[in-house]
Amino acid sequence: MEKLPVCENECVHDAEVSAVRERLLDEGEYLDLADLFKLFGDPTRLMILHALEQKELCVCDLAALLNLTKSAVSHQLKGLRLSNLVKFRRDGQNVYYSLADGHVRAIIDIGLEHLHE
Amino acid sequence: MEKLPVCENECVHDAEVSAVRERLLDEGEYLDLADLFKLFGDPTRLMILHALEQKELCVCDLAALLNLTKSAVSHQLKGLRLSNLVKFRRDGQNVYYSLADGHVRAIIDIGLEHLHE
DNA sequence: GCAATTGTTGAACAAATGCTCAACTATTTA
DNA sequence: TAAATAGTTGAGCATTTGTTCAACAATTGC
Repeated sequence: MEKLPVCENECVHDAEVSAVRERLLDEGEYLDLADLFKLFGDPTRLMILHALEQKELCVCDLAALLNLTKSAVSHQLKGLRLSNLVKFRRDGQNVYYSLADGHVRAIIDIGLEHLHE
Repeated sequence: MEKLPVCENECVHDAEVSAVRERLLDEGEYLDLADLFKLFGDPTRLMILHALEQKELCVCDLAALLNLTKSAVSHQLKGLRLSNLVKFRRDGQNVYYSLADGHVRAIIDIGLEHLHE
């Protein structure tokens, strides 16, 4: 978001637009935030997250639960890991995943509340 | 998600997987929820929502604020409208948009909290 | 009515996304 | 060491997504 020197529009409420602009975050923040919410924007990842809300599971378990290949699950888990939504531990051949903190549950709960109201 | 008659995996923890499966939502719920969160997964829409957190604004204002065409803004607002995230009122030539409820703010706040922790 | 302005919509196209497949790493067991 | 199983990774590809462009609808003022 660069400051707007010129604008195609005539109708703009300049004072209010300026006031709002000052309270917006840096553009990078919106990019980061969007990357975070993108992870919630796919049914497969939502199912993974919702499953992990209930129990720590290994990749195999998730693949069986959701009828996906291990590869597909692993790809999705990678994104979730990189955004610190899930954590994992290795135990022998298995890698067990679980939620990293309470934010996942909180976000999903608000989403469901919005859908059902 | 159909039940899994067969599974490629050997390692599956059957009892735990079954227990988790019973607590999963219907597949349609995850689709709806994903569609909702997709709206938060784009920086432009996040900026629109974050701006509307602060003040009711018309399409022109948003276009000027975010340096976008009115068309682009209107397209995005349509999605937000269809998911009941924003509401609008017409006043003369202008159409003013505002947040439909507190869910937007709640979700964005948790997202920011996650990023900053 | 007509011009001007705001806002919406559909088509088109480039960019991003999610899965599959194959190859690879890591750990366990014989 | 070799085989078997769990998991990861990168390339490829079909689908989805966000913007632009052009045309259209709606309201106001002359």
